[in-house]
Amino acid sequence: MKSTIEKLISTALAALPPDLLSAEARAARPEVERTRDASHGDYASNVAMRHAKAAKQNPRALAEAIISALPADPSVARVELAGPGFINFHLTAAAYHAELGAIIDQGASYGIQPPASGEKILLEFVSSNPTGPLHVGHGRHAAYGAALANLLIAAGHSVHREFYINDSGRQVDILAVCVWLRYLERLGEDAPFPSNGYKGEYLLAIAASLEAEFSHKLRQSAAAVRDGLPLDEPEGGDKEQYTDAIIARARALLGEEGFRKVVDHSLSGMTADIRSDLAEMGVTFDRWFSERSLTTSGAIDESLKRLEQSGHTYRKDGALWFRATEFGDDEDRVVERENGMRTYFASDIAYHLDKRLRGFDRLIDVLGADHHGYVARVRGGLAAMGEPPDSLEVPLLQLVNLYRGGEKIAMGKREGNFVTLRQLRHEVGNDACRFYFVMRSHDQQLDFDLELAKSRTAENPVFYIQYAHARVASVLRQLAERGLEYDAARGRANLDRLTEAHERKLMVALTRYPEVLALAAATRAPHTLVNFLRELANELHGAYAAGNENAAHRVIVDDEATRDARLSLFQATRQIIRNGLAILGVSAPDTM
RNA sequence: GCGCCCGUAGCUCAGUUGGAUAGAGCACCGACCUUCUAAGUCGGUGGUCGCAGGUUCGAAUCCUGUCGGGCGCGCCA
Repeated sequence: MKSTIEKLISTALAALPPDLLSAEARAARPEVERTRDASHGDYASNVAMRHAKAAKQNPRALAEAIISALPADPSVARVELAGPGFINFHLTAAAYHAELGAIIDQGASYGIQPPASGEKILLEFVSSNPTGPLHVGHGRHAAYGAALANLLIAAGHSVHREFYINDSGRQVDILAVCVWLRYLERLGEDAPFPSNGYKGEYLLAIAASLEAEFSHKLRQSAAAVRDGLPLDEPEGGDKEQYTDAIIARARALLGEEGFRKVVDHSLSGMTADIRSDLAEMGVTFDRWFSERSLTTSGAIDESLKRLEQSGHTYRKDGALWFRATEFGDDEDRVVERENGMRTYFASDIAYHLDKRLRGFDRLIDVLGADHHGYVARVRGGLAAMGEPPDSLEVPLLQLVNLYRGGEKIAMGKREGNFVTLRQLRHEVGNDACRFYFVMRSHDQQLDFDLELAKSRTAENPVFYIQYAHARVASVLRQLAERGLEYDAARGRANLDRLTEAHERKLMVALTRYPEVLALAAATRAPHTLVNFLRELANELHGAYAAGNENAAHRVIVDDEATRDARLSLFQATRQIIRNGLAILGVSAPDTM
């Protein structure tokens, strides 16, 4: 509907005398928006005010000229000049009826743009370290990323979802050592667990599977492990030194090959857990990209070479530095340490170059707000390698706070008492999880109340929206119980019976859906869709409740034409709610 | 100290990338409700959009400053 108005205005602008409006003003896409106040019609445009200055015209006079140049259209009842120069469009009832018909005809594809009409986007999200299970914060990333992917696809973009696995570096060695020590414990060895190791219980399961696969083959005596190690922090030593020492000891005792086995087993155990957790939540990826593969494929060498050849690096203190300050970063960054090891940043720029080389127009990295400092340097890396820095876009997600009935649940990674995503999902269900995680703007901290999420009342928005969907199904069941049938064709032919205030409001709300989708995708803001669905559910409940006030306003009335018209409206509403919930990854049940 | 985000009704938050008289839910107040049978429905009170300047036809929205809150500033990942 909106595009119809846009086209009308564009046609009118093109028809204006050349001295009135510049070519650019003519070619610009006119701004059209829904009115807030019904007395202003259905849509309003500010084109006249926007171009008045450049055209050296009084805005109202320019609006006047545009209005008289507007071609006639069956969906427009009348056009008015209002206020400082707004052009207000009042649509015909037939325009809404046609849109209602489109919703019913197009069903699940209503509001969706043709595939691949937009950009080729690589969306990276979650990418948690494979050293522990997902916690609630990751849940927000998963839900946001998955919903954003759906929104972008609906907007016509081609989307590739990717999870970057940080499977190299010291933290992976620490993980492996911790698993191995738990394995030794299982075999009765009193292994000295490092104070800054991963203490969570999840390692016990991986240690058990390590034993299942290798039996006693990786066993070493506790004495051999302990012999000559420096003191750990609790004993007055340095925990980092101690950790490095015990990693070195494990390597020495197991041999590179043996240690590698433990690393690989631990990593695959952890990633399998993460993957299944996400899959249970309905979040899947097109590719799980291994950081380690960047080393073996030579991608890191390649990107460092690109940086060096273009003169964006230098040597200092034996390390290789990237001149990040030339690209807006606060300080230069080390990419290769004195000892020849590459930094995390080195693999990161290699990864982003790889994304570009795979042909993606736009790279979206969904990151936690605490990673914001890293955006400038990766963008700088892209620029230095000759890639457009604007191709990288980074929505930063704020923290999640859990509440139980108003009381905050304390969580600390250090204490190991964080709530896992799996625990949360099992307690409140996948639907509530997916919904609550995208309910707020991503740059707003999120308060997640477990009791509210579980409640079956109108205060719980996910329940409220799903219930609106189920309510339509319930009306249809009622219809069948009374031996009546819904005649869709008769409904379509009698949409002009939908004259009640509630019906009209519901109809208007429905037709906003494509605009909401487009906006939510463009602003990377799934919560916009959440708010819309809430409003839509509210309108549906309102239309339904009108029947309780006045029996003549019920859906199931004796008059067949009116009944079927109302059923069409309800069916269309059900369709939109279902489509919207599908994008959020929330189910649309027929009964609650 | 520097950087990023936030500040809107008593509370939790929207606000269509600068539009017309700033909205919703909860809470509060009042009325209605044995139903197309899911304890709900309808109406009402409530705001100097943190503060001070600026930009322009027009600012909660953009710019500058300032106050308050959160996060980040490793040759960790």
